[in-house]
Amino acid sequence: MDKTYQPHEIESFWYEKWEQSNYFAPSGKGDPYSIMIPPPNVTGSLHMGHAFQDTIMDSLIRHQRMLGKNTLWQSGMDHAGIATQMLVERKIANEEGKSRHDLGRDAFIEKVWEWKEESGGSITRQLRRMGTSIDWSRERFTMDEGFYKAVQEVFIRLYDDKLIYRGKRLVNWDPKLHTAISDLEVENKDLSGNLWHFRYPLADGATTADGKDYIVVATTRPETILGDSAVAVNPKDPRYTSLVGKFITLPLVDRRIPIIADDYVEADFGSGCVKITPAHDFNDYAVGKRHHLPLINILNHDAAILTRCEIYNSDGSVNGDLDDRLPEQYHHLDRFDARKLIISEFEAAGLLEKVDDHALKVPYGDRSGVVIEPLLTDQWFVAVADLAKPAIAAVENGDIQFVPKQYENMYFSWMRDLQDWCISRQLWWGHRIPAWYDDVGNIYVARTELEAREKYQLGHDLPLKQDDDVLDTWFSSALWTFGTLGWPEQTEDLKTFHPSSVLVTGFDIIFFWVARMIMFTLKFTDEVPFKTVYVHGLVRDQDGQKMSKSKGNVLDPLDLIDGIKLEELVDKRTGNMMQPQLAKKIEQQTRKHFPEGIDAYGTDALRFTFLSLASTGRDIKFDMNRMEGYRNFCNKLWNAARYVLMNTEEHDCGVEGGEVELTLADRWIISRLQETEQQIARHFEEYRFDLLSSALYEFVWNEYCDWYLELSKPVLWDEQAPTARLRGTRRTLVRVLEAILRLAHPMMPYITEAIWQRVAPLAGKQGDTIMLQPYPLAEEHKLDPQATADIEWLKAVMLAIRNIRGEMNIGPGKAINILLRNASAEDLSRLEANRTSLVKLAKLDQITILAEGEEAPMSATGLVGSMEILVPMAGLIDKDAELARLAKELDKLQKEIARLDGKLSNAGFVSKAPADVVEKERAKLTEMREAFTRLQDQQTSISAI
RNA sequence: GGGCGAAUAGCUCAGUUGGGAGAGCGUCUGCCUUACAAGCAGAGGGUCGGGGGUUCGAACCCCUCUUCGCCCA
Repeated sequence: MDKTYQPHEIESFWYEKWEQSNYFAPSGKGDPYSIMIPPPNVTGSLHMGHAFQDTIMDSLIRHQRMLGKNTLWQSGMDHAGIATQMLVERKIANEEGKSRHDLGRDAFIEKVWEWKEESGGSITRQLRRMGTSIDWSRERFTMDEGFYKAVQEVFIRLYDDKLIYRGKRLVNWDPKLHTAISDLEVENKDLSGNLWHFRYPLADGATTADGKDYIVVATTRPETILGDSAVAVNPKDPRYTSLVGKFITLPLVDRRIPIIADDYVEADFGSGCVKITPAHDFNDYAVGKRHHLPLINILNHDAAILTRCEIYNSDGSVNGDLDDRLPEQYHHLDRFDARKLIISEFEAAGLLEKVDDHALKVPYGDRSGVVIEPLLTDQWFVAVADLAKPAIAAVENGDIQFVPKQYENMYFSWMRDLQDWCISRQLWWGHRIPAWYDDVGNIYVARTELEAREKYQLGHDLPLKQDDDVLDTWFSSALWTFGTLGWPEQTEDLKTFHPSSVLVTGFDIIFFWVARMIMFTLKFTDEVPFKTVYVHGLVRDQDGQKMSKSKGNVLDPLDLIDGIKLEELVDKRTGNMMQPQLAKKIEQQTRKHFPEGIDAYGTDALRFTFLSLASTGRDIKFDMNRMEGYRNFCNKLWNAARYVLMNTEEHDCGVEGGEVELTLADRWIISRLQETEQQIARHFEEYRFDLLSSALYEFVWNEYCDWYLELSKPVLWDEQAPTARLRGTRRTLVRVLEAILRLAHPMMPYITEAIWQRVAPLAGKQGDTIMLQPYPLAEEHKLDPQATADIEWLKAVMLAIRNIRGEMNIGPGKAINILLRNASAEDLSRLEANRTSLVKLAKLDQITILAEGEEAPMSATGLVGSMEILVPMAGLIDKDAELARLAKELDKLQKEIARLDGKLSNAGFVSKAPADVVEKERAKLTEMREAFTRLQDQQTSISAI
């Protein structure tokens, strides 16, 4: 074995071997356990969030596989409608100078598929590098033929059940991409803007209480004035009660609009009068509904002003009564230009009262980067009210459990206030809506045009045209757990692996994905999609910032695994940017944070780091220093294995039987192993990967390496040691190491496999791979509290001696003598049990036991319980140094004594606290006082020299 | 404005029914001791955001304030 851990050499070799051997496939034996991957975007690449999530899933799957379950981890990708379409559009614009319209729908889609073939592989390659034990033979894609069947089936059944309908509604419209987008794709940005106060002239000679012939309306969006259909005031606002029911003459369009009263209006916002534009604002839309106001749409799909507005009654019918003309100077004017013109026209007319600065939130399309426009369009919707009820119940009754539990509240609060879900998108890339229209707009929903004609008994000559729109990507994602298992066919896989065992996901998509999966899956399979939802935090950079390309703080997990030079990293972060002006800043930041580039840490270290960060919090700050620590941990494990192999290969490790003697240290480490196994089992159950990884780290480094390996040395180096003891120690060394490897395998698959191959035969284990070995489970009869207590005593003695050595600058190579004073019978028996180890590890020359009253030379003193460990000072220790050390110890003790004393002299504590707590405190106080006295005596006698 | 979450060592974070404040990294000191300098040994470092309350006892429970983050309006 190499002297240092070299991750590269083992990683590629073992992944290929596992995959070729088909170890990732379900075993077909045992209880089923399945995880469906949250499908990444097909044209994207694996970012830190994915890598984090995938590490957790892989650890769970490997753990369950080793527990003997019939495990399925199914992977796949999402077609990601908008993102993918945009990407390919940009690509063909750059490469061929063409738009998608130049190509036409079919040719464009052909291009998307080509790109999918090319880029889809990059994510799977990255996943493989992460060591994920995914059954690749079952990889799915949301645009696959089979999956589309499920999507169609769901759409048609929902339509036939009247749970899907088509209608004109206000949606988030992206004027650049020309499609409706979901709330998830809208990013609200805080901006400083203006609040314009306009005068709206009162009609019919009405006046305000203070005699004005106008009222003042404040708005952040003057351009929508052209679409106003009312002015609203709060019903309790005394300034305006007399005006409710009166009318305004809207300037520019001369529209007569009513003044209405609605609780929605906050009296102390602006003037207390709010313009109501139901076709261009979500709140106004709701107000309009309540007051049966007409919807006046003034914008086209580019968000420019129409020549004639489109007016609908609140029931959706076309309104023919109102004047639909718009002033000519606004025709085809972009919304922001229209805003300027409106302001100047109002100002010219003396109707601009004032302009205030105003902080507002502006919705931006996260893909297009343009301001999103609420727009009235024809869209398809899912009526979610009936679907939501069972979905809420499933979480309430515990069929689905969220971990951590607090996320259930988030889920409930959203589910109890659900809006109908807009599922149509004006895109080409996606699942085309299986609906056809005749010339008069009747809708026919079926799998194919032919089926539509049969289903609705239409004549062969009736011209039908399929809906151009596609479905929201989340619509298909909602079927992910069962659609990928062959539904609507009742396949064996569906029966075996559905419901899936756990969903691992970030809290940011609970609404958009998790909730919708629950609703659809219950509706179509009468099963929950998963029994547990493990919700993890989001990976952020070292400053807690979200990682994003535009911030330039993204990290590619593969760069942490393989390492990257500074210049390459800078190029990677600043290349192909949407906003090239940020490149300079990003370059500076990158050079500051990674002056040396990034070292290669290997997959196992990266995985272990992710797991150690997986606590219950919402933010996960990724810290390179921490990863370095865990890379060192890998190295530690590697070198521990080297030590074990050096001392066991070619030796009798008890595989062939023979008499075995277990030392105290052997019994202790075996006992501690059982405790560690118990802890790890519990942490797995509770999804506390942070506690799990630290329990493992602590056991391997601080107990197995720091103590057990050291304690094995005096045995192995003792030429007089009996064969049975040597055999016992070697057997324990390899057996515990072998168990550690299996324990750690789900978290660190590569290093454990590489080492296991050499260690397993020495521990009498057979098998081609560690990943199919049984997971270590604690055996209670191996717990040994006595051995644990004895070793703790040894550690305490060692610590006392090392402390004296350290503080007195006695080098580790210098052998010293110690004397023991006031040793109890138990101390003495422990001394005998540990004598060889103690002499060797503490580098002792002689151990002298002082009889009661026996004179001791001047010494530095350490205490273990009531036993004093004396290190003679002659020639070694400076008097003042020892006095200073004693003073420090005495000071510590004094503080603790004062605290305990105070507590115990409190009558309330003694009478009300549980007896065992009081007793414990008393014993502690006694011990402290005794220790204090002993050290004080030492202090006195040393000062007297 | 409403809701949720966070605030613990210089940094990143644990802290399980309320009962002696912890880890990793960083810092300081001494060591190339025959697995490991990606290491070993030792040490220092905290008014648990502020205030109030409940309790014999609060990092933990309650109230309140401050700061930060997220979601919603």
